Amino acid sequence: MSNAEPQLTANFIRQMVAADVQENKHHGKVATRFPPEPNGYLHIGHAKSICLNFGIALENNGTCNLRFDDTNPEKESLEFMQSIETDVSWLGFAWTNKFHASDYFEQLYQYAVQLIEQGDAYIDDLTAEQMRLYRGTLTEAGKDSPNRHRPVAESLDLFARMRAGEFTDGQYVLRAKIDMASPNVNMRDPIIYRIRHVHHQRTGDAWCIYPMYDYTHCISDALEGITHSLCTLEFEDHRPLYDWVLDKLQTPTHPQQTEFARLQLEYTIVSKRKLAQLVTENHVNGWDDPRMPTLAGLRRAGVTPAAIRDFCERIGVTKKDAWIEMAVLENCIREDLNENAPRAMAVLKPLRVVIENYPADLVEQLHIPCHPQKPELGSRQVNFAKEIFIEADDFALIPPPKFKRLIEGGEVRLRGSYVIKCNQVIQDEEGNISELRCSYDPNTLGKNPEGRKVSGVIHWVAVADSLPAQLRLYDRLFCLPHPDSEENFLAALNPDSLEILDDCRVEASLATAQVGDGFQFERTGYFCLDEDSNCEKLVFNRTVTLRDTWTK
RNA sequence: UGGGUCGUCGCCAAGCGGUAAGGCACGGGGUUUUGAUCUCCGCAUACCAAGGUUCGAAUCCUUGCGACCCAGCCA
Repeated sequence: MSNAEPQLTANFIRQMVAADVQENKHHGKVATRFPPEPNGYLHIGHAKSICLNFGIALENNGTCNLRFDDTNPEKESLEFMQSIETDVSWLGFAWTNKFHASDYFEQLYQYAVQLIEQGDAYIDDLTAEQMRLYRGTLTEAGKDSPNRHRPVAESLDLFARMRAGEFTDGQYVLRAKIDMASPNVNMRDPIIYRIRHVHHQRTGDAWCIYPMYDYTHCISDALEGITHSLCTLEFEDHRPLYDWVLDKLQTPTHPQQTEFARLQLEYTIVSKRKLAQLVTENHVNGWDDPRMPTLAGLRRAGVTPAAIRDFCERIGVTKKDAWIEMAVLENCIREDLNENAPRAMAVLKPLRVVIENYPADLVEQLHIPCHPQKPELGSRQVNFAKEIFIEADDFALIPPPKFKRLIEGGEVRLRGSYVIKCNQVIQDEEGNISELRCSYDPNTLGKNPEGRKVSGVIHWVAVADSLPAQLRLYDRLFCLPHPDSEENFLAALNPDSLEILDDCRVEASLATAQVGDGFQFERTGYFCLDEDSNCEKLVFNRTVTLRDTWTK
């Protein structure tokens, strides 16, 4: 890829890290981590976090671990873990170490024992419902559980028996003993362990008690020597708990948690639960449907890792709730593809053109540059013959104002080829245009015609050697900018998010395209060869349209 | 009514007491065998509001207003 990585602009996290390095905090080391829960596919929102965490590490010669936050086996799976590794790698990042929160289950358990011994945690047997009542509300303090002062020895015994599997799910929990009157509800004796007789994707049946996120995350960070623990805004209220646990445990290191705003992209959603719903209810064709904001979906659509990285840099990192317009992402995609995608011609809705003054037995081998601004990319062979297809939309019987394509009696340039003139329009009984009879000017190959100006240029393919193809025209998945705030986000689904064109014709040079290869089909958009292609038919997904200032 | 945050151009975003970067979008001109690209020009006397401090405030203080998050044995 020839494009340089984006210009880095200042953001508060970069500045904080730079200041820490300057002050030799953590001995000048920078260690971050990307900690996804393997309960779904990664999406564009994760890309922001990935670019931030790996980026900060890279910029400071630091390290960045991939850590699966796998403390809730009921929702997690190996399939998701695999997809996450694939996607992070595809985005262009290499983790220093790969860890799992489950790697720390034994240490987490021992730390919990320590907490109990210190009198900082206790076993409670309140039901979930009772617990909720005791917790109070946002404006009223909670009240102490009757078990809050259970003797240490008793809690220790109960905790060991929880681990041993003596109890049923929900029968007991381990709670941190903090402050039931805290204005921060997260500090009202939060649960740190619960009983779940569930098979874990990695630890199997070794455990029937699983640690909660708040308790696990900070210790995992500390054990890995993370210096900067970056997470999203909704965890701001959890930071006091993060710090409380590490302070009580006197861990060797105490990472600094810093929160930033999660990505909100217009006309899409980044809620894993809702993305999963789109998949399971078949509103899309899987997690990698090109309309999905998942990395797998973007990849299949033909979006490049560089475009996503550029996007993540451009949107910035702040603590402000911000909505990013889809145009920003599209611009990043176009900018990268314009620079790097070879050009080709594809006719979406073919209209047969017979060039009457062109010899029937002649086939000219034209060579058209793969990129108009980059001759070094070479050229491809495109054959010209008596019968060609042009885009039905490029001809108009009754042209709209300023139409500069083909009209009856008018002239137009065939891209990379000759200027043709339309002499006759053949229509069927119903008035449909079935064919155009044209003539070409032999003196216009590679040069302008004499004595007149032809401003229109249209794409074409030869009938004989063009290839049949299916083009999938994707559009935004939702027709409302903030589908997530709708009472029913499914109602905001765009009914026209996919248009399948089955009778397209593409130039012969595309026969050797590989799955995933991206092209600019001149004048129609950027496309990517899909894995559904077979020897009978090529399948291309539209990544994004070309900018269009005419139809506006 | 508790706690935690945030408010700079239509959308992002720099700015960190010395007189409003940049990107996207938008409008206009030029080049062009893609109505693409490229290129040139325009686009906040103004920083949520009102007071105050200061020679000087988007930056400091005060008071309002608005928005977002938190009461899972989810993360």
